[in-house]
Amino acid sequence: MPSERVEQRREGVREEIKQAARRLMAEHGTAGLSLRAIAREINMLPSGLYHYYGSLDDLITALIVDAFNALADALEAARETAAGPGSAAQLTAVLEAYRRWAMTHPTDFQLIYGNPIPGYAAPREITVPPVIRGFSVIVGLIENLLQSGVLEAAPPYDVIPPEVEARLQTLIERDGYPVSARALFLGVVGWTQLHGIIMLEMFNHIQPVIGDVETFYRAQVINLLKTLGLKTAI
Amino acid sequence: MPSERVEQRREGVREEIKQAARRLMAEHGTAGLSLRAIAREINMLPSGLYHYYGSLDDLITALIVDAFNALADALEAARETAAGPGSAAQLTAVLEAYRRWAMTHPTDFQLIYGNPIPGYAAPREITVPPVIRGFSVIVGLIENLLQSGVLEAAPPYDVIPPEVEARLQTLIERDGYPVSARALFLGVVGWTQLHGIIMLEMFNHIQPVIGDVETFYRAQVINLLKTLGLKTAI
DNA sequence: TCTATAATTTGAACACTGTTCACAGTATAG
DNA sequence: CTATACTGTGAACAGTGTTCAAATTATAGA
Repeated sequence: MPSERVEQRREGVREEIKQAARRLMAEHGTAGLSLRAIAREINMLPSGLYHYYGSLDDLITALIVDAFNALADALEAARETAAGPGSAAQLTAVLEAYRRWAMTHPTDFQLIYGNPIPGYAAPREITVPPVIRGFSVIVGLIENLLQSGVLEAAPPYDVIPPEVEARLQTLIERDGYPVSARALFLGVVGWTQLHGIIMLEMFNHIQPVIGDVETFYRAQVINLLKTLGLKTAI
Repeated sequence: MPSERVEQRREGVREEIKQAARRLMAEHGTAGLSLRAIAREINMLPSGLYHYYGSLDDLITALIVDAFNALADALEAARETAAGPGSAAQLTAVLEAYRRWAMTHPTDFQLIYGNPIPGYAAPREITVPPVIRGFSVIVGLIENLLQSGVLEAAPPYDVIPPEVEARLQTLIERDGYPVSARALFLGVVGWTQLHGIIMLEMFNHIQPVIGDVETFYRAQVINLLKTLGLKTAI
């Protein structure tokens, strides 16, 4: 029977552990994520950490959940500060925030969208919800644009492969998402396209070819919205 | 002064080491890449391996170069076996081979396009050439389609950001690539778009949403070529 | 306030990891 | 046949995640 007070302190130490972990990751990359190094950082013995996290994997999972939520926060913030609610500018702001967050938090991004720790596989039932949170920001804006008519799915993105549409429909009904299959589809299309650029930039595969990745990315965001069927200019 | 005969045997052992490494990776993921495990596998002491590879990183680099070349082989093979040289079907075949190779060689793919080993960073001067080899297959086909008029860059992909075009032009001249900046640009656009899908599929981020990733990917390949400005139907 | 109980920290141990180095054995070349 | 270069050995070092009993500390109830 853990009392209120005890539980609060436990949570405090857990936070301290995570902060030390993030500090080490920022310095030495995802390679710096060592249980013993964390213990050293906060003046504890390695074994002591096991009272707060069952294993290093559990700690990583906690960091991943935090990272997904931080990304979602960044996307939501971009949506709020962007000019004109319901405008396409809001969507471009969010899509650009996606890359900006990735580039300013490379280790966190690798943690969630790469496979940075050998032997570790994230438990989906824990990590999926915060993923949805971030993705919902994009899909929500697309849904708005579709409903206001600013966006009208244009060929070839106006047709959804039947197998895919069925799955999306199931997902929407099962989890009660307030969006259309169309918005979800366009969201996935956009997400995958831009994610590829970020992933290649992150590991330095595209910069040597394209040079200025930022301009390329911005251009691709606009090209994406145009091909998806945006009616207004950006 | 290493003689012919000696060098040949060295190369044989090096191959044996790499094969053991690939076997372990296939079984235990990139996590299985342990110098000591490899040594065990081929009945050697860990220290013995240092006569063939200066360090684990050197071995990883060798595996990466092999993987990039294997990927390039797969793309070239897809190009050769596809019906109708110079046709768009050839390009779709190659683009689909890209994903197929990734999915049938997940550890190799993670090795080259992720950052699977903590603390390891690939030396670009060694890894870039085989990257170019694979990429050239795609860009070469695009160049063909552009010249034969089957592909005519359509809005919005008919304009190249000036900063990007300048860089591409420099690259073409410096390395003597027999392609246009336009082909290179469209190649990068397509590459990044599809790479995003593969990357998200690899780490199981997209399958839960979209269900049948294969159909989604095939649809996106076709959508890509259409938006890039393909004149003929697929 | 004192005590019984729960929470926390300790320290040692185990089985791993990559890497270095002097040494012994083996094959090669002159 | 011998001197030399090559190859593998074995021990050691510093690091890793993890487990467990013991010791310490803090909490809660009387």
